[in-house]
This record gives sequence, structure tokens and C-alpha cells, in this order.
Amino acid sequence: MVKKPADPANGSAPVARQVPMRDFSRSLPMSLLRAREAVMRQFRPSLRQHGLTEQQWRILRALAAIEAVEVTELARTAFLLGPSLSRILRDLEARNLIERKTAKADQRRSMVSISKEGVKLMAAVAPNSEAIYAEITRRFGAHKLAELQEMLGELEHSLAGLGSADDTLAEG
Amino acid sequence: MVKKPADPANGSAPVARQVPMRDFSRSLPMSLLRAREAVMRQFRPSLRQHGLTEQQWRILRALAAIEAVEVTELARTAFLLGPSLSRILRDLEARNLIERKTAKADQRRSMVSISKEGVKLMAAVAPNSEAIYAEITRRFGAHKLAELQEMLGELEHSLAGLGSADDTLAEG
DNA sequence: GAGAGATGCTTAACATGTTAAATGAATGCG
DNA sequence: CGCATTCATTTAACATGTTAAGCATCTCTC
Repeated sequence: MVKKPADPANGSAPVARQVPMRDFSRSLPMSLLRAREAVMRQFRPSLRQHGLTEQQWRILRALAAIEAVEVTELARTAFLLGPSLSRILRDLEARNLIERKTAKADQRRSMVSISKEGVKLMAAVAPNSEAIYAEITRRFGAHKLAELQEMLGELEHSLAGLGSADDTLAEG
Repeated sequence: MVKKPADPANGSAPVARQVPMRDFSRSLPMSLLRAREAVMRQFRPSLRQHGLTEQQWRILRALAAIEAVEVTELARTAFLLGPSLSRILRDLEARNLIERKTAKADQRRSMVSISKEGVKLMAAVAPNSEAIYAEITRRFGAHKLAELQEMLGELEHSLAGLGSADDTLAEG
């Protein structure tokens, strides 16, 4: 089952290599994507057993650390866009894992907090998560892990304030 | 607009801190997610102007380097799951950016290749992408960028062969 | 060479990412 | 006060992530 090296007399397209670019698989976005997937692959099965998605878990974790937050701030904390968060909160509320009540001062704002049931669920999941994280740290090395996160933070920082406005960088 | 430090007489939930975990925002998955988002934010506007999503662009790039590939191998190369790829190929084919034909030897396999139009589109987008990548490299530093990718690769490697089977790591 | 199982791809169903528009409530200004 | 504007959140619409199921086709074995 070895592929033939080429076959220019194909009829369709000896098209390749006409658009020179970096090796695709070594681009920074791909490296980041693959690395993150490798990490998340470790957590997903455990979360799944508790009926939680990665994003739902992010929200519960964010909520566990505080009394209550506005939706907008929660979106920033959990790194989710408003519409995604809106849907997820609807579902989490239906499952009684969170509670919502509109703020007194400003009727537009909605204060979100984790429920008693939510806390129980977190208590059930957290040990697994911590164990998995510990294993990842052990395999990769605690020092290197800290170094990596440092670099990721710097990368983020060095790109801050670039893609905000509609610069004339595209479509000549 | 400063949040009150606490308000235990709230009625709902002085729930916080009952489930001790790492600081959420400093977890490895979050760091990777934020870093990748910071990078992709730079590319999306340019791609969007050409009516391409990030994933569609990945596929075209992967196809530009070869004559033709089977769908399964393309999925591996572009790091997409089968179902996602299937849908995207359907759309790209409808836009005449790719071509498909079933393999002679094995009727199950479908060989995918980029079309002439696809090549033209790539030629239009590639310069922008390269310019953006160059700017990112300039800002973050070429050396650090290489170092980062090296570490990401190591992370991936160190986690290879962990989350494959359904270990008894979860739900006691 | 016929049926059991494996393989390659697609479809289905549900959850999220992403952008635009809608809704409802606060704010500013005449 | 009346109304346009702004703001917080939700809804809508489309694309993708993710798992499971479906459908051909191929392979292997008897």
C-alpha cells in the first residue's frame, strides 16, 4: 500500500508546490492546537463520566472561587464568548448546577453563582482532575511546565493589541 | 464599579472555596487556549476576507503540498476529525476549490486534491498569512518561537499513549 | 465464494465557536 | 419627560468539535 511518488499524467492537477509556504504541520497554531488536544484528551473521559463538557467544567471552576459574578465577567474568566456562555448557563441552570438572579441595582445584569449541587459535583470531579494534572506534570516535568506557561504568557502578551482594529493587513 | 469583597448575608451561597483547586486561569489547558486564540486572532480577519475559515485554510494548505490524499490521511494532516472534514470537503467541493475522485483500486477510498481555483485562492491568501506570521515571529522573537515549539512538541510526546484506553482513573 | 468482520467515509445528533442582530434596561441630552 | 444611545444579555444562523451510528466496500477465513 505504498503511494506512488507522483503521476503527472493524471489529467487533474500537477498542482502541488505552486504556492510556497512554511511546512504546514510546524506552524505555531498547529503546534498549539496539537499540544492542547494532547492535554485535553487526558481530561475529557473523566469529565464525560460526570456528564460535563470541558467548557461546563471551566464555568463551574470559575464559579467555585467566588460568591457570584456577572455573565460578562464570567465570560472573560472562563474565556468563552457571550453566546456560548449564554447557552451553557441555560443548560447548567436546568441541571440545577448554578443559580441566577438579576442584580437589584441594574436589571440588565444577571448574577451567577454555583449551587449546592454544583459544589457536590465539583467535589466529585476535582480529585480526578488533580490527579491527571499531577501525572501530566510528572511526565513533562514541573520545571519545564512552568517554563512553558511562562512562554505562553509572553506570547500572548507580545500579541496584545495587534488584531483589534481592522488594519489594512489583508486583501492588499 | 468595584466588587464588594464579600457579602455572606446574601441568602444564596457562601459556597466559594469549598473545593480547593489550582488557580483556574493558570491551568495548562487555559494557557494553551489563550495563546492559540491570541495567535489565531491575527489570521482570522485575513482569511475571512477570502471567505475561508481557519479549518478550510488548513485543508487547502495541506492539499497544496501534494498531488492527492485519501480523506483519512488528510484528516490526520490537517488535524481534523473525520466528520468535520467530511462536511468541509463537501463545501469546498461545492465551491470548486477541491476535487474528488474515488480510487480505482479501492472504491471506498476517495482521493482529494486541490483544484486550479483552489491554487489561485491560496496564492491570493498566502502572502498575507506569511506577513502576519513574520510579524508574530518578529514580536515574539524567532529564537523563543523555536524554543516554544520545541517544548510544545515535547509536551505532546510526553503525553503520547496515556489517554488512549479507558483507564480506571475516574469515577472510582 | 459466501458470510463475518474490518475499513473508509458519511450522516446524525448534540455542544460549542463565531458573528450579527434582537431584546430589554439603563443613561444622557434636549 | 421623551427619545436616541449605550450597555448586558440573549437569540439566530452557520461552521466546527465530538461521539455514535449508518453504509458501502474490502478482506479473511472456511
